[in-house]
Amino acid sequence: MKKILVIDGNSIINRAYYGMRPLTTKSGKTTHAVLGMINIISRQLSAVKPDYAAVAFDLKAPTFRHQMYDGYKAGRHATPDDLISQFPDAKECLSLMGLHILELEGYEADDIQGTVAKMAHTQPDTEAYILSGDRDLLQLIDDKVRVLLATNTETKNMDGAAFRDEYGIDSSAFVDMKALMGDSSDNIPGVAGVGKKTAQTLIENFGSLDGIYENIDDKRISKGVREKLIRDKDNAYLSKTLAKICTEAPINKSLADLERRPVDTAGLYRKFTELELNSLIVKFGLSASSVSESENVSEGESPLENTKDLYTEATAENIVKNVKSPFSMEILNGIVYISSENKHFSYTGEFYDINEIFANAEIICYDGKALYHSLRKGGCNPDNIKFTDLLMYAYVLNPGGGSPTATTLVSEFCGKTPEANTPCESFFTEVERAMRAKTEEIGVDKVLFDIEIPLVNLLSRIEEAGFKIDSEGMLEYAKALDGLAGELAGRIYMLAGREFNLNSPKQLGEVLFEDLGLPYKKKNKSGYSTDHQTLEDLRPYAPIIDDILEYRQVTKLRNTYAAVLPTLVDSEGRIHTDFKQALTATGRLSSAEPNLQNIPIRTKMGRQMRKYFIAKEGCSLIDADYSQIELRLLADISGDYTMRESFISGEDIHTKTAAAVFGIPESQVTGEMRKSAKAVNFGIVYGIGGFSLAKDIGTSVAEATQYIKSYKMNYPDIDRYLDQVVKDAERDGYTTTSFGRRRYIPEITAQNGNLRAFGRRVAMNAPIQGTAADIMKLAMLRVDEAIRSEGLDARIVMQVHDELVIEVADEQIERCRQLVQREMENAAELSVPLTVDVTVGKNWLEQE
DNA sequence: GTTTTCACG
DNA sequence: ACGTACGTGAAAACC
Repeated sequence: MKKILVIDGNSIINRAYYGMRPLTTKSGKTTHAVLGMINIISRQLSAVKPDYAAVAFDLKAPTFRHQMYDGYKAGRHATPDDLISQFPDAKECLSLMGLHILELEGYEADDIQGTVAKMAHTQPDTEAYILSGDRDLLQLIDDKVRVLLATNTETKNMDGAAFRDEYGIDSSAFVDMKALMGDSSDNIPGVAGVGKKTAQTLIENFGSLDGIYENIDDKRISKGVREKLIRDKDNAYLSKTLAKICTEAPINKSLADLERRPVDTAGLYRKFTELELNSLIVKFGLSASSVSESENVSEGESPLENTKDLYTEATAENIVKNVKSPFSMEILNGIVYISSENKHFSYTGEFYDINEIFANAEIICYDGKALYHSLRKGGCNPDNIKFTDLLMYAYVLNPGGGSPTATTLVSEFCGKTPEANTPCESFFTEVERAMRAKTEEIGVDKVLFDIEIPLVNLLSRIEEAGFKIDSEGMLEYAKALDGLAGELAGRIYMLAGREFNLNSPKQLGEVLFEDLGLPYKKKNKSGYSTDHQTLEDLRPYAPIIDDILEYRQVTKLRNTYAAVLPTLVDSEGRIHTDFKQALTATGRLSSAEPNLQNIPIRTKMGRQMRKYFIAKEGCSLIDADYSQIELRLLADISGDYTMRESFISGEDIHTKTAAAVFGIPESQVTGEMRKSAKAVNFGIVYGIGGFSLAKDIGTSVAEATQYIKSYKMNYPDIDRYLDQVVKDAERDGYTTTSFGRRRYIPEITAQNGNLRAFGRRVAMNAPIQGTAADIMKLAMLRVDEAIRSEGLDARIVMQVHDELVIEVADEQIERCRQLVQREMENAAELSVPLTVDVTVGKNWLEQE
């Protein structure tokens, strides 16, 4: 099968421009639209692997069909200058990537795409993919043409079936539907008074515009709608012409002309270098050597010397004699690379043999936690080393930016591009200088030097300590769960009348909604939704539902926890997580392989799992968690008088909120009301809307909206604060925590309304969640420091966002308990009490 | 590799 | 008219 990929250049570049944080070259030229566009397109190129590829652009000249505007084009905004200026660069890059650029006087990009896509029909065994963010293109879908619809977060592969699923009509009727509904943003009038619902029903019944007017007297058309249809008949047909994309534009190209060309690596390297898009150089695997000799690099950077030739293979003796602190260090494929001043060594021996150089050394590295692990494993004590971790620099500079590799940092911060898979620590000193200047410039140096960098060593020790589990107990529990799952499955198959794969949502959906004929509400792209909420709603209809819900819970517990964790223990029966310190956009840690931050607690059955998380012989577990830290921070940061008073007086905050929101005395607050108030308190930090709150607490949207309104009336400063934080984020493009940690929110200026709304919710949440994360990290450092200076036999074994678990020798429980509470409560000074609940037990479940 | 579901704060 | 709460990780099915 041959494949054609035809790309909506205008739509994609606009999406990239508005969806990303602005980026400029040193000389001030904006480049992020080019970057974003290439990222989107290259992803699809590797997914589709087209044989033919073209990118269509609009020419500026106005056309007869003045619509198809994706929200960003004429009628609303003029294209900004710094986007216009990126078009030539974008086209040049795309061309160098082997794609054909198509533009045509008097025709829009859509028409060109339609024309190229339909070429699939002139050729046997050929299909076309259209890449666009514009839903109007969906009308081109047929059996040989599909649309890759770029939305906020993903690219949806829409073929005929997917279209029918989403719209309930055939793609061929899309234009007819639009002709009825109209589209104000595209200046398509439609039929006045007919919206989506009516249009859809009409199309479902009659198939097309013609079908409707041929059956205008049909009794399925209500009187009112009939009048509207007759009155606006001309408009309807005009709208159809306006909405229809032309598929016969005179582009004067055959399919063979659009064959994908090889990538011009030398040209692309030059162009990316010019645009300072170093991440793309890395992504495309380009390097100076891709520029051929004859072409020579005239100005700018010299091509990088082959770093392999830089290094002297050194003995331990040699290293000890020549390496002086500070030095840079990197481990690649088991080889240690060290650069100090202008000397570069590679070393394949044991760490233990070069122990001396680590005493009180100053080391610049990338991913210090991994290095701590290697050094300890290799017999060195790295606790007195002063580590500087470039990964942490990168994280505080842009926590949402993923983890750039060491090579990426080198190219970003010293403009040199080492070849992939070669050591680059010889540049670390220079990189560190540049990055430190940047952290100071934007004020994230405190978070970096007071929190993240010291935390690297602590996390490495927590990971190495591990959490002891009772493997036998857990495996027994797994067995019991297994038996229960078998029983439940048997009952379910009996009730269903047949056996099927219970773990397949697809098959389960078929059984429930087709075999058993239960009423369904939600659908997802591959069938019926069978998620928890859906099943919960179905409980009254059939006893099978209870069994399915229980089966789900039981198998989840077994397959994710009980049967898995015991396979991960070391010789001491302990399991070791990997804390990702540079992953979350807010500043929290995350835990992986295994994730010990999501051990069940909310249900009775799940909670039992915690019984098998234990303290070692002669020790106990102290569990200390911050009480409502996020809500307290909201009270503190917003300065809201009422909420602060609630916390200061130490009363139950949810009951207080319920009384305030419902306008009744606290004594009259019912359990149900408190529950709703709690949901509002939680939701408000996330920028909740009435719709979601209603879903959460099971009321009407109107009622939920009223609660939110009343909440904001009662806590006016919270309302004002949330408003302000959004405004600040719109102005600055980022939010900050109380400790200066930033989160960039490019979405907040997006043209796309949903994306922008998402940005606003993120802006409301990030400072609160992020400040809580900062405080917890400081608390961990304080607790660890206090344990060590008091010489206690105790260690932190887990952190779960607002909770710390400490393993302590039985005879030191009381001292340690007080220490932990003191250090956590004093980790930050707020205008409300910061309280910590501490419990002790032999396992994670039975705590008192 | 992506989708769906579900575990946690 | 559209979509609908923030931040995560893992297992299993399915493509």
